[in-house]
Amino acid sequence: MGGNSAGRRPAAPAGALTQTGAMPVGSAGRTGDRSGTGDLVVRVLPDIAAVHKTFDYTVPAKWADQVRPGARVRIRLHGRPVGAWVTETGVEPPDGVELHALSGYSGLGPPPAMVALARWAAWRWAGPTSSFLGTASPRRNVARLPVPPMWAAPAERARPAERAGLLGAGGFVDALGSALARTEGPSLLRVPPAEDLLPLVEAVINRRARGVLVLVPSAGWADRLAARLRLRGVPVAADWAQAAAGWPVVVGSRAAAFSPLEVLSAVVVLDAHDEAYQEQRAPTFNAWEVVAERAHRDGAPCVLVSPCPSAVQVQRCVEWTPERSIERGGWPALSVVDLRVSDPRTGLLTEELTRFARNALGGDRPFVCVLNRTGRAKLLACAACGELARCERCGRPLSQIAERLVCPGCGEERPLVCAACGRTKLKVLRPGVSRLRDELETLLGVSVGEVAGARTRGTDERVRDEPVLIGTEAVLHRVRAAAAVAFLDFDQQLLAPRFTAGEEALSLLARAGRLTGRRAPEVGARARVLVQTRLPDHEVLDAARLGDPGRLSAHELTLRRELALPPFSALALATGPAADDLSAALGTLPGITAAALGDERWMIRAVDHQVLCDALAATPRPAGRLRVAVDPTEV
DNA sequence: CGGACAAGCTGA
DNA sequence: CAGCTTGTCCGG
Repeated sequence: MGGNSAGRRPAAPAGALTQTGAMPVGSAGRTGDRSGTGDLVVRVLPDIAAVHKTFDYTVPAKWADQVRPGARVRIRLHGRPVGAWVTETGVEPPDGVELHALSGYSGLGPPPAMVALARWAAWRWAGPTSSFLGTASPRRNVARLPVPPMWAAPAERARPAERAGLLGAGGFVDALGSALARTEGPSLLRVPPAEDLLPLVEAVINRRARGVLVLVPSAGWADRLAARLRLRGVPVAADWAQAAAGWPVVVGSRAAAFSPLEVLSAVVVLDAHDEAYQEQRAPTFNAWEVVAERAHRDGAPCVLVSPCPSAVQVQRCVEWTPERSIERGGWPALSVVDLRVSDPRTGLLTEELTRFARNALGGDRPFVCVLNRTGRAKLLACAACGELARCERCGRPLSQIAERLVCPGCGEERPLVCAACGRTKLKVLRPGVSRLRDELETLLGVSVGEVAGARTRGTDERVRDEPVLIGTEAVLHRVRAAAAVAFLDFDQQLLAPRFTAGEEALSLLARAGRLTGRRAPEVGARARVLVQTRLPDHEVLDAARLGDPGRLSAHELTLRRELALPPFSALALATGPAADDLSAALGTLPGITAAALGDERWMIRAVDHQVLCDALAATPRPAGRLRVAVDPTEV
């Protein structure tokens, strides 16, 4: 084998570093007639997605000081000029290979430890190492680093603010102290949605002084948080070069998980449950999982902060929860409208909604209506009593096939009968979406703005000043504050065809709570969040009503254990023409099962990521188009 | 990825 | 059998 590592990693334990022996260069017995035997030889990975192999090159003396692992270089490969990263130095090349010299030095790249982290991520998400090194690299070449500013964190005595507000209440200072003392794995602080998280971030920075990485879900949030910290005198890196140079604090979104800090002293992930941490394109890495691994490698604490952590996070972390009354007070008061018993002629514009909206109008904050129109899954409800047809085993909406009700998730079947009243006439619910804006305008007598647009792109773009806004859940990302928020048809969220539908639904309610602010302390104060549903007793609504997300986590974990879903298994979704071949090869391996979901769609399941990712790494990719998404949430 | 080369198909 | 397409291999 020599040291000639192939791009596809052999089965290796998670977190393993590459262990190619760095033997002394210049040992005797090698063929090839390079001038002298003391030449520096480096191994490089080309910046070409489809090339997974590494290659060895000699280093011209003028670049000898620059080429450390991570450095960006130019090579000629097959006669073509391409970019590449140095992955190892002091390499003993295999016999009989004529080495070429590097053709250029482009500039600084990710620190050496990031090369190992990129290899780990490539294993964990079954993607090319080069794509992670790309994420970890500067957009434009960086020749030299700036000199970081002198900065000392304020001494303990000079932090009176920490004893007030969030940190002063509910034992957060102690919980934070404990979380920062843990380096064995990620910790989780459950902080209700209405809390301002700046004091918490500042407290971490004050205790660590440097090497602090803060992740937030969106670029806009990152900009605002960085600006607030700078106003308070904290030097926050403004670009890749400053992060690499050792600025004390780096704030960023998903991609910042690969920010070039040499060594971490602490990581904080705000709103750690947010789906934005998950990259949608393959390799589908998740930023909080990347920084948890990274912190572990650096012996640093990793603190996830969330009002409604995911079941996977609850299972993975040591969790600190605030006192019940504190947490409950940080969730919005919730009003639930049971659509099964509301007047069918009013549709989604119920009397309760109208009253709720009128109460919210007149202030300087908008009234926000959320309607998930993307829900293509049609729902069946009893024509007589309005009960939704749901699977008794896994809770998902049933579809009608011939004269049977069938669960598309788990395959459970039952006759075409309402589970509540026993009648056999079911109707298809199809929310009338197009006219809703106009109807709302007529009903309320004020102008209603419609917010369209993808949820992921331009999420922080501001919207026009309208007293009422209506849109998909994207509307919750477009406003900074709201007088009240109404979810017109929450069943679309609760029953979305994803096993994470419940926790995502709760995260929407948390987001609404952040926009409207905390529950008013007076008894009988008006609700600020309204939910219309045919499932008023759903565990998501229970959790939100009580301001106790732990109830949902417990429920989710029980259900997922029964159904062998994450965190009690590891999944990968293979799609494309070559998916059949891949799943056929994987299905024969011990501990792996492959289930067909439809044409060219396969769900690969294993007991854990070690088994799943080892199998994916050990199985050669079949020819043809293929997408592998590790940790899919659909199905 | 993109070039090199080999094996397969077509036409007269 | 030239002339072309399609597939597989490989790069230091």
